[in-house]
Amino acid sequence: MVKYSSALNRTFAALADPTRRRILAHLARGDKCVTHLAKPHAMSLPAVSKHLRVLEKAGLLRRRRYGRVHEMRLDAKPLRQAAQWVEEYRKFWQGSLDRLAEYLEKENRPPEKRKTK
Amino acid sequence: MVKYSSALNRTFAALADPTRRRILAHLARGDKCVTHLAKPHAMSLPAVSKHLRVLEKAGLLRRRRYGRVHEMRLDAKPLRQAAQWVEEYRKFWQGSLDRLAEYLEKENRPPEKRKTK
DNA sequence: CTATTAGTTAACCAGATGGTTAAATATTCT
DNA sequence: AGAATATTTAACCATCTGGTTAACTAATAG
Repeated sequence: MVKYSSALNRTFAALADPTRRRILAHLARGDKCVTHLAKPHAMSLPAVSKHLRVLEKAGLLRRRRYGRVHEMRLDAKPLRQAAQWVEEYRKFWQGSLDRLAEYLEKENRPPEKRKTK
Repeated sequence: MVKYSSALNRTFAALADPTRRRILAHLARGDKCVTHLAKPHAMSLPAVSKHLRVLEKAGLLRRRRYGRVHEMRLDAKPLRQAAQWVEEYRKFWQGSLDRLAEYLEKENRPPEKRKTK
């Protein structure tokens, strides 16, 4: 039912870094080449290059070379599986406030037989 | 608009590990204590304990002690923000097959002026 | 009291991650 | 050809990660 594929590993891991999420946001807005994508990030070009490779390996971007310029393109397909995974827990966050209250309520009520000393 | 909160970092990072996703699945099915959650995972109890702490710090589970037993409870609220983040890219994966085709199509068409040698 | 059970903490280790600078590669400009 | 531009690769480094085993704490059972 739920698959623990390494694709999901790579997708979530790629998304766990704020720089990479920013890069995805810029890609979504149409930015393309490495230098351009790197500019707003206070870090060296090789650092950005590494982030791009992580995103690429996660399948979140496609790269195409035109001469020395690498044109990047967002490919959000891997996010679909991630979204599906997360969605399975929707019912849990929907009811979570209620269940948290219930949870806190049984402060002094043990889950099963308990010696209470 | 899009926030790069460390909460999102922690959520995605927590989700990037298959053992932790399995643990969340077990929690969703009602399992509670550490020993019980650890059993199906071919690893030591301290290892599972660490995973639980990661999930806890990400806010994905709540812990309550009853004597020596730690009762865990899934809290999926952090997944909500994650889902929202991912959802922003829905339009990109919805149209991605079309746009990929278009992308591959311009195989020989440069993105802008290009010397073509 | 002693043994067992539940779980964490400590110390350690190998490998991954996220960054750096310097050098290399490839392409375009003049 | 030579200079500038776009980007990667290499080498290095500190920190994080995911696992181990051993020792510890706390609580229940006999």
